[in-house]
Amino acid sequence: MTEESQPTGQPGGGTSVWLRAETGRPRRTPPLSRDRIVEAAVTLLDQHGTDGLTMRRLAQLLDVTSTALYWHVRTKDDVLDLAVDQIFGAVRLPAVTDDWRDDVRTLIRDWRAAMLRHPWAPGLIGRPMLGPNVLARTEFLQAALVRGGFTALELAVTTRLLANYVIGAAVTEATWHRTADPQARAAARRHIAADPTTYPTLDASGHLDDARWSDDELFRRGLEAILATAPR
Amino acid sequence: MTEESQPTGQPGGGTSVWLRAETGRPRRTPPLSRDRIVEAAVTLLDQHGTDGLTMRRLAQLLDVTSTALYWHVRTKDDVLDLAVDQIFGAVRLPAVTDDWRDDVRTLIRDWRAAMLRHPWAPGLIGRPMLGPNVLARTEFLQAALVRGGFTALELAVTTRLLANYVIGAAVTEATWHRTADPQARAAARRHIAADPTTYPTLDASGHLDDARWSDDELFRRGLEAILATAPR
DNA sequence: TCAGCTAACTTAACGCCGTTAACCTAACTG
DNA sequence: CAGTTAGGTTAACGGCGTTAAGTTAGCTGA
Repeated sequence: MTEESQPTGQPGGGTSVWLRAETGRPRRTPPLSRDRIVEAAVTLLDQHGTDGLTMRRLAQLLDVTSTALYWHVRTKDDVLDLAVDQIFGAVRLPAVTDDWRDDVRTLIRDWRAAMLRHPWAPGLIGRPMLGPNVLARTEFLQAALVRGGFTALELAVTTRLLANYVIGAAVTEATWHRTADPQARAAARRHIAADPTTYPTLDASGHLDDARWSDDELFRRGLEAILATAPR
Repeated sequence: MTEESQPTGQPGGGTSVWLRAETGRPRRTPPLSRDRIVEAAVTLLDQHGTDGLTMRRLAQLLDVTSTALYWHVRTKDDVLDLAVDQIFGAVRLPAVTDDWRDDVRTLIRDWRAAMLRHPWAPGLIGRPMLGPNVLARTEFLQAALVRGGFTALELAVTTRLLANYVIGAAVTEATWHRTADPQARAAARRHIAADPTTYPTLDASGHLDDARWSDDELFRRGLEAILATAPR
């Protein structure tokens, strides 16, 4: 009941802090909220990957029992859905320029970057992806394409083409990077090199050599190829 | 001993089947093997999805205790890796024609079809993808592109472009179909329609309308757009 | 001022999970 | 026919997501 009675938080109040002392247990850190849960979940996912996120660990990080989380969130899947949408919300939409292609480039580049910054995210895209932040990005993308003069059908095709490309890239690249295990990589390389009869092209093209071209470079060029198919 | 004393084949071979009768407990169904485990795993995954596959359920389906599985397989992740590679092995590589574009079309179309036939598969592509069956498909793809006259860099770019496109498409389409919950879809549609200020283009383009164009049609046209970027 | 209400937690418990360790036994081997 | 071992079994551990019931802090209205 000394002056530092409330360690981190500040309960509201009419009376002076010094007088209120401690009634019951001190008002904990900022009270639990959906946002704080999601924030902590992202932290945990960044640090320990998908398997590292459990309701108990999440609760522990928030200094709360695991069951308390269920007041703010219905299931663990909710937490995952919110976490995925969150990382898209963290990246601001680019400004609209007078070059629709540049707008698309920026959006797609940032989109990929956001997923690679949180390598657990691509693996979770097996979920609805209907959060407001994801929808906002799709709106931006389609608006840019409309400015580019796409017809309705071209619009639908290209939206999917771009979205699927960036999602696929994020999935495969994140997977590859997360496979820290160099043994598995080396084994696959050896598997190819040891059998040049069944894998002649892979062997010759150095398909699994990381060093030849960077992921960034390859992705960028693929994106340019898609943009080059535009109407005119 | 006798000619059928294979390692993985059926048990003992010296005496005639009819004479061996049943010593001890009856020789159960074909003895457990890695292949039978993978086969059962795919069955379970097809029926109940990713969450429906547990080591205990898998064992039960094979009429065995769950711990017996660990004799043939190191972890559950092994089972998942094998299951993913399996569904690619189940689809035969197309024959090589004299039109490399047709070869690519067939391969990519079958690839996508295989994943959509097993909607749990796209969500598991967050794993190495270095199995022999997957590698064989990549070999086929690159060989076709080489026949198309791609340079080394173009080869690398286009391989990734195609692979990422088909993976992304499978992920998003499988997700969408698995989201049987029409409430979530309707909610998203309403979310868009209710706020035409923030989603003007999505609203106008009917982005979430299933009925406008089929997934098959949109995918096919996207693939053609990619193929149209080929060297000459 | 204080009874009562309710939002926001805690404690306790359930059933299922992946995995390890120890044991058993049928079938093959020398 | 004794010994070895491949291919299982039984038992158990700790951790998981989730539910149900109990508790308390702080507000509301008389």
